[in-house]
Amino acid sequence: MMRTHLCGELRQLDIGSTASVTGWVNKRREHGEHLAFVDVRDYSGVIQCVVDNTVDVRSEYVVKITGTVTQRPEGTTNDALDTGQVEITDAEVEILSSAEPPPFPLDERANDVDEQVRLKYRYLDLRREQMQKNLRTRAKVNSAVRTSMESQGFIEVETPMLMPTTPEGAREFIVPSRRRPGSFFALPQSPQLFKQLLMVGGFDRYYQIARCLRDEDLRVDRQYEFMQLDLEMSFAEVDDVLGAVTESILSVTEAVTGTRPAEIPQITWHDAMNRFGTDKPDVRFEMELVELTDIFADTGFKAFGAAEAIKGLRAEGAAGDWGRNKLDGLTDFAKSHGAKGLVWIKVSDELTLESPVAKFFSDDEKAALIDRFEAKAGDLLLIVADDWLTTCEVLGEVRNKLGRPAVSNDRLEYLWVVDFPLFVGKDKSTGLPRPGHHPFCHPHPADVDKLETDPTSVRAWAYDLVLNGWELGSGSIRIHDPAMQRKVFSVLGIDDEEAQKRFGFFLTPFNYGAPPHGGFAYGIDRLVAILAGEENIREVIAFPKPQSGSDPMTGSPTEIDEAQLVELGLKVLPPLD
RNA sequence: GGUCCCGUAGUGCAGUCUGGAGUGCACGCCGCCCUGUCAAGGCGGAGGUCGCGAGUUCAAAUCUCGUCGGGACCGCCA
Repeated sequence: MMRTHLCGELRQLDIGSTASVTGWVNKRREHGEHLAFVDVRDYSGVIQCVVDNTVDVRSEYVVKITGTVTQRPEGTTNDALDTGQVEITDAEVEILSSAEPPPFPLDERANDVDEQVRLKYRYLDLRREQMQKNLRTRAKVNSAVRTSMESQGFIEVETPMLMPTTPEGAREFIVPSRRRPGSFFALPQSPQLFKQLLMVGGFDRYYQIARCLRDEDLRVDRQYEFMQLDLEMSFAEVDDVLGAVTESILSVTEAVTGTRPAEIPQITWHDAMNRFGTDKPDVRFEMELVELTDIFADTGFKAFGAAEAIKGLRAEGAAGDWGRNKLDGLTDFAKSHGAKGLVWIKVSDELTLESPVAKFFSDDEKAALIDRFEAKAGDLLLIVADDWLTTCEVLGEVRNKLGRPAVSNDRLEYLWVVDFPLFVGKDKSTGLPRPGHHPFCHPHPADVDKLETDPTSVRAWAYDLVLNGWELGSGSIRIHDPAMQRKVFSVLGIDDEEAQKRFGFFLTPFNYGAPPHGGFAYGIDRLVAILAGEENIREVIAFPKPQSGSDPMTGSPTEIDEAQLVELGLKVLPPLD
């Protein structure tokens, strides 16, 4: 037997017993010819061992230490350690592996180390308490997801990683076929198509903790490959899906935090945009957009006169923090997000409005502004005038910039955003509407008659789950009726022939009796990151890739042998300029 | 494809604006001392392609240009 105890579990109850522990040397403290303290660490914690100083063990040596669990002498206990009341004495040390000094400190200070270095030696980084904690939180989430889904009658089904390319949506990773040179598989952006076919196949309720791959640029919250809880259910309406996902996410949260959050509130997409300027509102702080359009209905101020929508934000007491330079910067920020400009107003002690454009406002308009904003002395007011969507979106960005709290697990504010529009914007080249979610998303039945006449006003049976301003996931009720699918395709400018060519394998099954169904998927990495209080999903992934997409530990992606290329029928072209 | 920021010892940094010998600091590492420490302490030591390449200059970590690597964001992510 290698060990009798884990390092972190020894307590006063164990005093007197002989214990063997194994692990890494966390720290050695020398005190003379025949006394040294060696802290041994495993995943459970640290235990102090008293050894003869002639024993040559150094940081990160792997050791087995056998000795007597002993009460520490009075005055030498350590409350910072769970095991701080005891120590292992009369210790016999067996070196299982020696070790070179680690290239960076394996304690909290590693948080300041260049991430490239941490990733190059990820196997050392993973020894750190924080990474151990994060990945164990992740395991807990995965386990709780399975428990919750199983208890709700969902069954786990794996879907292929090798599938045909589907040109819609995210750029795909492509895998060459050896047996058919010149032909390629694609790795799934999501199991979307397969899970719907499982519904046609009669499985009723499916789930999978699925790996998804997208060849798009990486971000703090985006990796090439990421994990989703993917689910789909037959004979389900919007509320059924929301209910199942809510049950899942709340019980997962409870499993990690010990507390079950309150039921998740819902907001419509339109209200979310109108009040928070984004489809993923962070409702941990207020600062809602204020409607001003009516105030300036007959204004003489040209910049406002022609605008479809005028809205503002009140930054309470912020006037003093914003000098001219910072306000210019904020204006540039607003412009970079599509605004034509940003009007700022400081509210003075006498409730007069100080602003470069104040002279263009009538007294009535000024009074109405103060009234509408409920403005107080020292407030900073920010106003954008543009088309409705731009106005909302710009102020949404400004709102986040001004008030959004840091990533934190102190407060978890889940939010359902429902009634997304079926189409968002227009394709630049064709002028046709573009699907907001995906082209298999069911239109809201009340709006179906507007599909051809006013497509952009059609709502979808589509919904997002938001946590603290992060989009955790999205889903929809799908189209199960081929006639409805044709109708939506036709709005998108896809005729039968084109549809057959692009989605044939997926559409044919719907001619054989498809149940009404809908589903959802939420990102495990993002959920774990927030629950762990990390603002970067790389901190909750064992072996992530940096933003460059190249792995400093393995060196991937790598070139391949000429022979491999030949076998696959591939030829590498020089890079494009 | 674009914008901004970073690159000096194993790690984290100062030095760069205003050019003058790698003068450095902390941790780590190596050696010695040390019997109750726990970020132990004391003494000593080793450790540098200042990312790389050009240019300007009597002289470049420092200024200029280019390039590589990394990060945050925009585009992109149905």
